[in-house]
Amino acid sequence: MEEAGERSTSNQSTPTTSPTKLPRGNWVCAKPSTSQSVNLNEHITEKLEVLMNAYKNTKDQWRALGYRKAIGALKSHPRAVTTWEEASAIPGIGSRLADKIAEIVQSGHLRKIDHVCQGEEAKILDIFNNIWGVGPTVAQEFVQLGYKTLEDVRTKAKLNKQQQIGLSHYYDFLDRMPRDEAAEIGKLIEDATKEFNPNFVCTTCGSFRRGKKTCGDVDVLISHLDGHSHKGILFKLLEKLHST
DNA sequence: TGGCAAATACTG
DNA sequence: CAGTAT
DNA sequence: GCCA
Repeated sequence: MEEAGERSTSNQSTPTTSPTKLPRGNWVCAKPSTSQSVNLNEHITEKLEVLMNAYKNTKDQWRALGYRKAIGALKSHPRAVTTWEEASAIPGIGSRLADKIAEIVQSGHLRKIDHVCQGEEAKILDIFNNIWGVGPTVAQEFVQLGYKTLEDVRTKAKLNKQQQIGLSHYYDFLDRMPRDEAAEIGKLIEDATKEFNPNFVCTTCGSFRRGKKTCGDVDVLISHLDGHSHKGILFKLLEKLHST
């Protein structure tokens, strides 16, 4: 139930805090917060993301992976792409995606989205895939059983523990907060932690650390300079937070 | 044409 | 273990 | 989907 780091698709050099060549990959979280943080191709990536999500919903994971890499490359591209040639020259973008990018640039729309996402089944699959704990396989099983709404799932489906939580908090998990609010929560956790020992180090990671404008959750890394004093703190911290 | 992210958790 | 999901 |  853990989330691995998000690997950047771009291939830009990574300014480093250590002079030696360490086995650290090209991670988004390893880049300085001052690196380009604005997506100059948002009008393109927002549409490709819709298609990518639709393909992921249908278990077409490799096609979705191709889209994900292309979208990442577009987001870190230093200019707004305007031509087919410029698009296809970007690593990770081939002729097929260059076609789609060109269409978006010229018409402001991508007809493929309609064909793929317009159908009733695609819409239902999207609803079900957004249940935390339900992925493409289970979502398709639900559709096969004739389920069409969350209410169908609630009343008819057999759900494991995780999926029950996912369904009961459906909209909460979909909801995102402004990053300022995530910062406040991080601070609250830091304060509570340092009441145990002011030498604890609290770092808010995840989407907040990557500079996102909104956050779906707040990830806080708790450590200690001596490398071990933070062990076992989690349970006590939760106890404290719950009591307030 | 075939490979393409890695690590971890839960379930039957 | 194999499948599913995060 | 992209790429070797």
